[in-house]
Amino acid sequence: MDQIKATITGYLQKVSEEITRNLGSNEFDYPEITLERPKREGHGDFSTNLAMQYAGKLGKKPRVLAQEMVDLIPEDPHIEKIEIAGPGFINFFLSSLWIRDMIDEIYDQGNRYGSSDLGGGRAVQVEFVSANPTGPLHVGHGRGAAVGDTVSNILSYMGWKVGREYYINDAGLQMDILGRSTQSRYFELAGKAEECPFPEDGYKGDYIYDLAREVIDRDGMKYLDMDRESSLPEFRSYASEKILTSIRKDLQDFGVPFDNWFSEKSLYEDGLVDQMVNFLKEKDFAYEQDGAVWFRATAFDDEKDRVLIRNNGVPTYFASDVAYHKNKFDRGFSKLIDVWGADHHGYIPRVKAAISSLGHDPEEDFQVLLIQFVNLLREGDQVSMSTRSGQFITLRDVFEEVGVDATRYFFVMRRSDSHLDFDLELAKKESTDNPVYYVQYAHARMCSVLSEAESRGVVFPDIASFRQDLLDSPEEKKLVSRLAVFREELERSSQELAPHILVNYVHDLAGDFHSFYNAKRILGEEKNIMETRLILLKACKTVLGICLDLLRITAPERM
RNA sequence: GUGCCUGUAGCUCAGUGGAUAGAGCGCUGGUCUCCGGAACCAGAGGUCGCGAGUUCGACUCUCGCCAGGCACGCCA
Repeated sequence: MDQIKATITGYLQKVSEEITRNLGSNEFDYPEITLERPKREGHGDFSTNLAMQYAGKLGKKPRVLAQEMVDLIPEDPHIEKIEIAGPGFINFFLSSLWIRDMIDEIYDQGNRYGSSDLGGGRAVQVEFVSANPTGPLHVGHGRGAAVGDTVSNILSYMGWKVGREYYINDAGLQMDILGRSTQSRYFELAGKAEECPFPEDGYKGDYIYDLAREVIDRDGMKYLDMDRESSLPEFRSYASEKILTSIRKDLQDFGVPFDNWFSEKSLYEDGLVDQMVNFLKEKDFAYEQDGAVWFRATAFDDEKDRVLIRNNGVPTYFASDVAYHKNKFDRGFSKLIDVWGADHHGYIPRVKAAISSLGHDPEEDFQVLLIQFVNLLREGDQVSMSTRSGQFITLRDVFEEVGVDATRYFFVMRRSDSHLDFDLELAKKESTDNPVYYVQYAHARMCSVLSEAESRGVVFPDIASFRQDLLDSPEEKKLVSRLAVFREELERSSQELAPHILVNYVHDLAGDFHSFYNAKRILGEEKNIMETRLILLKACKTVLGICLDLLRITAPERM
């Protein structure tokens, strides 16, 4: 399919040169030759709008010009016929030779089919989740985790060298508040609440009590008599380490691996923040004013300059973030992808500005994936979520209730920058309305036919038995052409960093298979037909399996 | 007030500047002597928020409105 596409493009290139040479015109811009895949069946396998592009410029009627073009295209066994249609489209109808080529390729490459060298082995870093270790991961983090993980898988399949990283925001004020919250609960459990009031903006979740209890179990009541400021670091580090451990566990159980956990604190300890500030100062991208150090963001399209070091000498979050991104590039990544909650979108211009100042291209070398909020529903009713009160449903709650497969599927089912309705009851349903099962069922069904064939003593046919001319029903044609677009959908998914494209594809593939299955029998048919359909089925199973594997959703053999 | 995102079927959402705008759910009606009915088929359902513009051609690009969301810190 790819080859014949290139061939046709080549023909059109020559046609284009010929047409313009005859007219002696070489003054205008040559339109790009695009071959697209028509949506409607009657419009062939490929279609080009070339005649329409040229018509206006040459002062000819599109359909007349189209005919002239068609006359210039040589005979080719892969092309069955060429038609002119509509306002001037040239439609190519392929002979079925390409189907055989595709099936061959799927068999040869197996579970690597569709992989490519698009990334050229370049190193890309995907930084995602990166939640403060101040509480359990919630549903929004889960969506970021699923999207980041899936994007990483896809990029890796497309020839990128992917580094998955979690940035631990373990420096700054939030850690203090966490420590104070735990400390206060400690005093409260000891019956001395009044001696250590709960911070106004403290973390109110029940898990803080658990942490405080654990401190009591470990260290007893010794902090009651200590100066509160000097015992604070104990609470702070105990709480954050404990929470980070549980975050790691959550992600592990959710099937999301990381190559590296990067501590914000380490940036300070290693002097990278200072180095970065000096670097910017030397380049005159940073300056002092009002006792603070500012980044000259306005020199790079941001609306205002940004503070790096406050006038009290404490660096801002932004400062460590700039140092962090500098460090990422210094580690050899040629491209950075940050996965953020959509509420951080206003932060993008200043980070892009920073990246420019560091000498990188903020459009090419850096990309932000914004993850919109998840609207959690139960039977259509919104599940109330309030972080402030500490009453919220955690990621773990969700995947333990509805299962990892369904949770992951739902999280990547929609464009990541649009709101997501996640109905817990729907995700649990083992029925037709649940898209996860729909896709998994297709896989189980394929396996079932193959094992049934085996138990009936059918020897799985050699690929040589494949007869593409026997696949003539609408259902079979549709299924075959769905297989044919796998590569381009995968490429699009990787280029747009959009897992939902792959999800839509796998859903369509499952649907086409179900239609085929219901319309045509496989086992018990005449030998040629049975063998051809078995080979087709196995090719479908391979592609479906690849999709599920990229989504890290189990491909059950029976369910 | 400024900036970003989103407005597509009753609901949730897809949609590469192309031809008659799609899917799932829901609704109505059908399909199992047969490889798994967690399936399939058919039908009804649309001023693609509104209005201009660019183009041979606009759901798609540009501008202006309208509506919703988010962000506008020496917070993270």
